[in-house]
Amino acid sequence: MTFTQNKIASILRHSGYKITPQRRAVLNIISQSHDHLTPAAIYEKVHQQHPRIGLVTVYRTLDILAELGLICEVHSGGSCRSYLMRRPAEHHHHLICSDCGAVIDFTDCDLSNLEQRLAREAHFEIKGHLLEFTGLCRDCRKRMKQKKAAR
Amino acid sequence: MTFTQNKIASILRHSGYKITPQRRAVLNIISQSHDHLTPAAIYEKVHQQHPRIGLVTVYRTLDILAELGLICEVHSGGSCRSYLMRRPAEHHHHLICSDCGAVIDFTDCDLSNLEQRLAREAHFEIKGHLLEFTGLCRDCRKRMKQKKAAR
DNA sequence: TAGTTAATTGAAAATAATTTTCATTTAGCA
DNA sequence: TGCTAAATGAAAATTATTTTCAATTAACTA
Repeated sequence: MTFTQNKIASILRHSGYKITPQRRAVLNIISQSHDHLTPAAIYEKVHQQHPRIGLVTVYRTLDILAELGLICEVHSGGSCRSYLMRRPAEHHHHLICSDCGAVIDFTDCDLSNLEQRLAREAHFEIKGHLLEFTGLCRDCRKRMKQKKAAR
Repeated sequence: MTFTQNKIASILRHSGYKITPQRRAVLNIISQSHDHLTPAAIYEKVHQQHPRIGLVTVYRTLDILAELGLICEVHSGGSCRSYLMRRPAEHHHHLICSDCGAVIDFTDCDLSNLEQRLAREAHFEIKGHLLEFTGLCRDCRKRMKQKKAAR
């Protein structure tokens, strides 16, 4: 479950941004996909529905949405930058299949112990973290097994 | 401490790659820096010492070194892609200062519990993970405090 | 509800990042 | 030393991202 349209609109408005059809469209595409999408992929999908929208607008919208924490940037999956809808549960991370790119969220990472230790040892004030696991998802594992068996 | 030159040469050779002066130069630059360097920054430094080396070669070398695990890719620090020497301790991660870009390594992340849980719950075969903390390093914290005090 | 204005948009151009191609050179083995 | 596959550099091609600017529009105000 993602933020409701209303909630998102309210967050945008509160931060001084306007609610435009273009921004709605980008949000819709991202929230409808369970995958992470590159800016180009988002543009392509949005463009099908609203041919007049430009790639620049997609980039600008992604920047804003990411800044507000409504979507999140993913890095591991091959391409350098792609986006996912942010689930409302505060803190969460991703499991990314290195084969098919599927993304699974998980919530409780419990890095607080580690964080505290690092803060103490390195004299760092820790603000955030990026945690992504990569591996093979259930389907790809199955597929690989079948391939192996077929040989 | 990083891998010795010999160790690195041996790893390269074993993987069927030749030891060229260009590759040495790239490795030297990365191992001499305690910071993460973008491909462009690496090129610039290498180029000062060996003006005949091309940016393309730097890219190609980075790909190989990263593939072999001799250097690692960092993502958080503003620019999308930058590289650091891989320290020999098997498993390690980074603390990245979001202000000055300083990178501090740490080793024991102990994510194995989490990994096992995720593997079980999501039916994933976990191969690796990307863990980076971002925050303010000791120096930047100090600097900020001074700034605040000055106001 | 119309008028106003600052924010937003799209198109084009500019810039930056990365990859490909291909002729030439070279590391490392026989 | 000679051979060969791998590596290199230069240029061009491709891809990704940002900037600029005139035209449009969301949302507030009267």
